[in-house]
Amino acid sequence: MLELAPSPPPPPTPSLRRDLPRNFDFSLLANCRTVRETKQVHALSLKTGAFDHPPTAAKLLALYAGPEINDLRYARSVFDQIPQPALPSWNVIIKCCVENRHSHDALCLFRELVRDFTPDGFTLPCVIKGCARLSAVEEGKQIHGLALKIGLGSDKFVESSLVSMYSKCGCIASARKVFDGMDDKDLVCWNALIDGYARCGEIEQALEVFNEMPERDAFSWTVLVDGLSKCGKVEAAREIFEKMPSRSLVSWNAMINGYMKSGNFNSARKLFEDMRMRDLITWNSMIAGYDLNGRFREALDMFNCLIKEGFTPNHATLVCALSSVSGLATLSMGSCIHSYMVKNEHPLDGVLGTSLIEMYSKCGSIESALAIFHSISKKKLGHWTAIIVGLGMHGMASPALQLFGEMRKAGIKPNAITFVGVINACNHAGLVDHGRHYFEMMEKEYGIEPTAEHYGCLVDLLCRAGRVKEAKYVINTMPMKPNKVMWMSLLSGSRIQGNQKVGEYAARHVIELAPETIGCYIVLSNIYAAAGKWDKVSQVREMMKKKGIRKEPGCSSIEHKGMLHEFLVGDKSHLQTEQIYSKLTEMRERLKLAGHVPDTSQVLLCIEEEEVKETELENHSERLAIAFGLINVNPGSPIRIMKNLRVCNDCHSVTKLLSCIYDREIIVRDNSRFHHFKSGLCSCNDFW
DNA sequence: TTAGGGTTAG
Repeated sequence: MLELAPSPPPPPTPSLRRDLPRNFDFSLLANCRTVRETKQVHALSLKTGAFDHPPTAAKLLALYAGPEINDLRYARSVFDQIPQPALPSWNVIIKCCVENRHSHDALCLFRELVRDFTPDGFTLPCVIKGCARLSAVEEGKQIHGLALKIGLGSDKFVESSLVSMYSKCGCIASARKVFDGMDDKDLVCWNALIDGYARCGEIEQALEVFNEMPERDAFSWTVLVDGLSKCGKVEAAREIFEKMPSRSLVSWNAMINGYMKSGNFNSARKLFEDMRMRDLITWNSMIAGYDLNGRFREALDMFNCLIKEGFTPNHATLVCALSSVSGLATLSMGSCIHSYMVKNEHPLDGVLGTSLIEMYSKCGSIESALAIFHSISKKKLGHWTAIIVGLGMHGMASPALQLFGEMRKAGIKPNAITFVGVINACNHAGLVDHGRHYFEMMEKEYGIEPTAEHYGCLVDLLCRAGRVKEAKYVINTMPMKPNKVMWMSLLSGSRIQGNQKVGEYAARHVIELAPETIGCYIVLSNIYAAAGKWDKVSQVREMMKKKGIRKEPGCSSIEHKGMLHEFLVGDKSHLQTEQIYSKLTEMRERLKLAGHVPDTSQVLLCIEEEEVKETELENHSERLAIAFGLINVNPGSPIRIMKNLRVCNDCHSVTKLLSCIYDREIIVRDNSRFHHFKSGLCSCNDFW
């Protein structure tokens, strides 16, 4: 008989469970309330070896991830140091990722988790919420399948999160199916369904479900208020808001947000002022709303008030504030926010890094934008795109294209916006063939279908180079209807080439699409004037008069000592007006000595006499801003100006001369790009 | 010894 060999004793499993060291008091953890306290106990746990005791590490993780501290970075670093985390610790870190908008990380963690564990009823709602945040409906469906497989298909927490996930992903029918199959319908799933109907604009259905509910609490009313205002029915939302039996802070916030998004700033402001208590979301809704609607100054005023009232801005606040700074080009305000971010250790490896790069390039400091870009170790697509767009705006095509090459080498796949940046960079430098090359690369190598914006770039690229016939061919053969911008490009291109026929053709289309476009009449009349067709010039003038079209007043601004100074054409409202106008006189004399002859060809046609035209040029808003800068900005510092319109030819040559005469760097942001004037030259090489 | 779903900003 064959004797079986006795099975060898199992190898000793290395025990992870260590006893708590005597010199560490576990109850310390129970008393931690702040990050500071938690960090102290954390340090002690590392020093005494208590961190190796799994309950200690788990508790530390829960503290960092919990609602009071909620610091994903610390939570993640603790989690990563736990050798074999138990399922609850996985659940904690996954939830923390989702709450902090790192749902992609949450899904990656989940994939790791299922290798060793069967997820439980705590895990699934968190990952399903993560899918909802990412609109990852396919992944959501897979997890739905998994839930059914492991017997969690009728867990009411899982079911509610599925209703919510399908609703948020626009699959309202699937949401309804899960809802209808639920045995135990509590308030949460009813609310999720109302939210779902409201989100897809099915207001009637949302109201029907609301009325069918066995009971309603404040939460359900808020869902409805938010849903209605998000569908643009802000007045209906207000009616519900007024009818609510009790209003929570969230309902006030939802109402304010609804008003702000619809541009009803007064009503929002009124509610904001009537509130007894405000939280950071209240402030963020106001700031985001102003920023979104181009009311940058009000957004920044709000931001300053928020700081004054002792609130701590978060990631969302900073993103909006930086965007408004970019809108106004107030560099010193932007630098202040940047310093604040550094001091408070806000990481730049996400959207904030992108916002900062964008802010510095839009405020004219491409050097700072580059410095931020290079300081980010894990560069993501957004960072690359922001710097490429920024360099393009500053006319720095070759570094932009070089970085684009580096980005591709690093294995980062450009998206449609990156290509807009790349082609635009070519536009501003006149690199026609490069631009075409990248336009083709987009579809061939990356399968990105060009949008109207890309075609617009291509048309602009060809037109600026005077290749009007090719541009016209593109317009006539592209798969979408040409828009106003493309026709305007073609019109400008025709002027460069002196092609009256194509010019008239393009102008006709602009007038058809947007008859209020002032630039169209001006360029057209310039084409006629250049050909000496004065009767046509007066016809255009008559047409403008009849349509009551007026020129948008030129406005230039300059920031000095934290204040924004704005100048309109011929403005005399500034406190330093007297000094500014005597500076203008001095500038005129020095320009004359330098041999400057005013180029009056672009002055609006209604002005007849040469002398009046010249005066009009001299009072252009950017000249007033330059005069202000020469008086007030420290010698040696660049003068930074922002203008709402395109810089005119005469101002362009004058600014070049002034940079030489006064030995000053002058940086001008116009409505499409930057000009760096230095030693008599401009970075755009007179190509803009 | 740790933990779950529904509303407000981004």
